[in-house]
Amino acid sequence: MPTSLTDIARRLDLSPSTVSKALNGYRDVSVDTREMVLRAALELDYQPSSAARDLRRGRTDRIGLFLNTALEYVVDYLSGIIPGAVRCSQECGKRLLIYTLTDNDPGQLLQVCRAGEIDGVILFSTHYDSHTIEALLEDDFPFVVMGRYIPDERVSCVVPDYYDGTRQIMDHLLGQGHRRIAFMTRPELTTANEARLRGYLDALAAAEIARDDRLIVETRLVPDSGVAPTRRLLALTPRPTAIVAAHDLVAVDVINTVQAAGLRVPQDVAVTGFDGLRAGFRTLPHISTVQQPLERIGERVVELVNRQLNDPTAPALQETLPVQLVLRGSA
Amino acid sequence: MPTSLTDIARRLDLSPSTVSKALNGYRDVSVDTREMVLRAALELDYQPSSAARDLRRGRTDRIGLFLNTALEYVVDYLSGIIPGAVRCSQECGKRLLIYTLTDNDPGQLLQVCRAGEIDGVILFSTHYDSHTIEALLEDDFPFVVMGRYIPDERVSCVVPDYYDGTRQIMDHLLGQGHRRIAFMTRPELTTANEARLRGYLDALAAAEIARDDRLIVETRLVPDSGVAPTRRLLALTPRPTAIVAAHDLVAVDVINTVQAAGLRVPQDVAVTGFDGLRAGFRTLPHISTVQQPLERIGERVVELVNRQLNDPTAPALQETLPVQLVLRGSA
DNA sequence: GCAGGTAGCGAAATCGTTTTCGGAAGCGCC
DNA sequence: GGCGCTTCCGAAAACGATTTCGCTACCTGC
Repeated sequence: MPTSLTDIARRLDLSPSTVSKALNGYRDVSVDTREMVLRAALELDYQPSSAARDLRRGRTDRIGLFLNTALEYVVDYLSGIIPGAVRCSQECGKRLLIYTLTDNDPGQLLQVCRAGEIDGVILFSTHYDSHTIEALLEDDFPFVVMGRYIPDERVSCVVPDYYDGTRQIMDHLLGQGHRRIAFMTRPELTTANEARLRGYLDALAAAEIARDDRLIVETRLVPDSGVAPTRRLLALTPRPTAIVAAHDLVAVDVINTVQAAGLRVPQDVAVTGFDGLRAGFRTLPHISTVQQPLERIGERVVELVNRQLNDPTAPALQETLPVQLVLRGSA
Repeated sequence: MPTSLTDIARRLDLSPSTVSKALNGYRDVSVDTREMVLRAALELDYQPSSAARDLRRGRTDRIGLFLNTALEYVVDYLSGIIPGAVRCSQECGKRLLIYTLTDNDPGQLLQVCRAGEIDGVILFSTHYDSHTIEALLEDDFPFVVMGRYIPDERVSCVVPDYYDGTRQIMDHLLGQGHRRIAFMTRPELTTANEARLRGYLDALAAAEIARDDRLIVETRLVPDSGVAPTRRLLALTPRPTAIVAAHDLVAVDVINTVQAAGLRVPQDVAVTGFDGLRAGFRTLPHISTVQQPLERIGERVVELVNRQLNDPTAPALQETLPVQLVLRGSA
């Protein structure tokens, strides 16, 4: 129903080839013809059919990113990533698309890739299952993993420096004289969580403070998940003077719980987060946290996909991006 | 590069037509042939080229939703909408896609629609500019507006009942004996904000309480936007005993500010939000708010798009969905 | 045996582009 | 005038699916 290239051709008594070339900036079209075509295209609100164009060119100039239904966490993170990713894909002449998965079924990701709806894909969050990665590798389909290190030299990934971030937090707290520092970890056995725990333990060791397992607690990323663990920590004697949360969202719970117990943040208990999400501004005081370079991650991840698109033989890159402690009041 | 339908045809010594028919459940294919084809398709990881299929069929079975870069607010709202929208689109045999706009340029929305990348589109947030709507109407392109009422009988929209929600809040507060109730509005002149303000004023009038303009303040949706207005409200004498925030995110600021001033929520100052976003769980006490039926909105919006797809002559529908006050502690 | 019906398959057109290739016209130059 | 070179344009072949239509067998019933 919308106007097609042949419509324009008929109207101007030209061949479709010429019209196409005029629109695509080929040099073997006279200036007059080109102008005629462009004017007609504008008048008719012509927009090339993406299906036809994609089919013929064998590519779509689209990059996909799949949203799983664990939106709780993902969405805050994404909103930090997106501006960088969008800007970068625009510069590369691509468009960034976000797909929604029904039932969290990673098979759909493969379907979309194999159907040629997108040229490349960004994997993150729960889409790391090794079967998907293996299949993408086998198909030679360009992809980059975001936020998690994959121990396979064939896969590109972009991760923040979890270890160093935790060391920065610990050095700050230790520098402030804290000696009883609680650490909240997460139950998943990921390289990220492992790196954070290692940062915590190494820092303690460097400061010659004995590890106290009562100060190491688990929290999950669901609402209020930080409340109960915090209460338990506050009940300890001696009470910890600082709590290193696994995540900003958890830190919000921690701060609220500490304050509800009649204690002051940071005077009585210092609290730190991780990631640097917007949630960190939703408490008073705001959360001192390790800021991930979210925009930069978004940029790099798209750049790496684009790199694979331009040169399929390029070796995979595994990048660790520096993070930075930002002190906003809670520690 | 991926296996195509003709690959399967050659391998089985069949014609492409037969293979296509076998895969699409046509009845003029023998059971044996069908099984052969299905097996081969599975073995070869066959996935039909979406470009070719879309081109031929003239539709994509995709519905688009555009993300503007005002992510701050949008993202929390979206994460509530998405589950319902995804479920419903799946039931309709469609897929929901989220597009990212560069530069917030609504022209891109029209481009995508005209290019036939999607069959229908959901408009929300800042994509309401009348030019876009006018163009979509002219193209007969299916679309539904979400979250804002558009005074045009040709456009379908789904909105929560802002007026009634505010009345519910006010009735609750008045019932608790509050007489000095502050109201936070937003600067944009939308039907939503107007409906809320009307709800506030009508409730006051019904309770025979005189309007006091010092109690009506403006807040915008940026971090900390609620802090300064709250301080001003708390400095009034007599102090308001309740604050009706324009939005959950603002209510978070309000609660934090009230508590930082050494006052208790809700005993000294009751606070209410609006929308029922996850942010409402990030304070202690949690926020009493007007819960929008987010999942339901997502569902209905997709259903209405689908309705237009199935019957292009169907009249537009303008739906107001009921909202519900949920008391979580802050009021 | 023959008409009519059905089951199973393939040929070919089609969707709207892009891109290669060749051809016609015009020009300059010897 | 002939040769080569540009400039501009069109014909036609793709891309990979869907869908219509017709054809061949075979079967059924008389």
